[in-house]
Amino acid sequence: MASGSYSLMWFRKALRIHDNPALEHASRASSFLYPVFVIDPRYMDPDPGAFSPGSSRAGINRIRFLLESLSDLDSSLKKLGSRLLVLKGDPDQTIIRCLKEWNINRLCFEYDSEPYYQSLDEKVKSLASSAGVETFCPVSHTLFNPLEIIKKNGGRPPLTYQSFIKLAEKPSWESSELNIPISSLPPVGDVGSCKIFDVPTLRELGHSDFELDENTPFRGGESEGLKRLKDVLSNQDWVANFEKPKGDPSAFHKPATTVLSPYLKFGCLSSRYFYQCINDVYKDVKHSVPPVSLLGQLLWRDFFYTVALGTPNFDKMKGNRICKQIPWNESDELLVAWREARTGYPWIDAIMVQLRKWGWIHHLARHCVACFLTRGDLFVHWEKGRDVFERLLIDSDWALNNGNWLWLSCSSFFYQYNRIYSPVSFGKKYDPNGNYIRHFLPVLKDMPKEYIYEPWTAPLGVQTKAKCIIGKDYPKRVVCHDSASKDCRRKMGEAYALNQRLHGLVSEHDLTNLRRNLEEKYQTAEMNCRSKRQKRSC
DNA sequence: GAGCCGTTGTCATT
DNA sequence: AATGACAACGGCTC
Repeated sequence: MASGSYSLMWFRKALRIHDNPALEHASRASSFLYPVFVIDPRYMDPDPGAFSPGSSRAGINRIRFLLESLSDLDSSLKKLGSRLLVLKGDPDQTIIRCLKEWNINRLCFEYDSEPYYQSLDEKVKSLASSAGVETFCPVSHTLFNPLEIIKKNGGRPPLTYQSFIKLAEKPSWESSELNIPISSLPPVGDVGSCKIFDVPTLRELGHSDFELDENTPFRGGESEGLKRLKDVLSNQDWVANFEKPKGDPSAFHKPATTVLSPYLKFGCLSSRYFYQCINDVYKDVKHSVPPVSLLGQLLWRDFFYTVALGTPNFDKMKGNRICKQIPWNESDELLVAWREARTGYPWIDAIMVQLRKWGWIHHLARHCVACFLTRGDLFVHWEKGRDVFERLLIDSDWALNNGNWLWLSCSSFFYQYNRIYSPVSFGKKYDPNGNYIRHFLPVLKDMPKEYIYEPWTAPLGVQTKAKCIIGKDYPKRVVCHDSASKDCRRKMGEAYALNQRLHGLVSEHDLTNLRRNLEEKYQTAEMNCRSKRQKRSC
């Protein structure tokens, strides 16, 4: 053993023991194994200036989910004779310092295709290699290697799901045994002068003033993720017949989807292991197929990872070659109303409350509020909505979040901007009584079901009896959906025409001009509607 | 250049 | 529950 390697396993995602190739490699023929997680203060320290409790980058629910995942990882490592070494500081400097301090000759971490990690890992790898440290960075976060798919497609990512499926074919590891139990790990060596922490609590990080009335019901960690997976798999009929668009977005006591996304996001659950489990259920049973099936959802994830990696400025409108250039509103007033659940549309506001409290909302609920903010009603820039989701979601994932905002705003992938979700009727068809609204917007809990989706239409007597006066206890609508959505359709039409005319090469100047034109044309319409509504005092 | 396809719209009608 | 009108998009294949 004395001649074995000194290995450092750097955890970022892949917060798991099962199907973790980097961890397996790091523990093979090692005298000592140092399992490390670096807490970046920018990600974890409180930021009182942010619009919700949490750090400058993440809301409180996701920080908590991460801490729970780290605790669980630490206890799993301890069962195998090891432990998690938590350090604080700039990730690259901290890792480089550890390599020197501990005489590491092998550095292992999971490949990550996000831009943040692409540049961080480049730096760390080059410093490691100049110090003579071997690095091992396997692809294990996704089913496929996104770089290989892009290469196979001639250097550009496939832009449709079907072309992605054709290119991807079957994963190389499909019939390998991925979840081999580990019985023990090499010991952790001397840590020298490096300051090692236990996994901190939220309070130890300085987060103390977060609301306690209702937080996310989802606990982080590999153990929780595997337990949840087991629960999902125990209902084989449900797994086999799953069809994504058929789920009920208003179900919250028992969500209509798996809620495995936060576990996949942090790598508490291996997407590859999940894939194999689903395939096991599919064997000899009639089952749904991609894109709507459960397996299809994992393929969507890989699809977005691939497009995101192969598209410069994927997370922006400007300089993004697959993104339609659209003259979104520049006012922040409507954005804030949406973000703070004050649009006056109970279905939209209830979803935004659930997002803030739980850090998780159903996929179709995400569609409703994203469509409403952008092309459906408010015409606010998708990047601003993206930022809100990125902060508040416990499962927020760079590629998926940006990809879905591009999709829902009809900026890329999906272009049928006439299909707009109604902020009234969409929710009503699943939950006619408005139980979802009553739970997340208790101010409306006594509103009769006839009015709960459109409380501004309730007679004053009804509002009084329900102890909810519109304009006082609950806000008036920020826009009238009928006219606002019609304006949005026309604006999208004009923006699309401009993009087509200029072959996508729309300059800042072109966009400003169009914005000015559209404002002149449509401001009057919405103003008229607003004053009409004021006369009706709704 | 035409034709087909696209994970998940709404509303009215049957 | 299923259908068609609404009004009609871009990407891909041929």
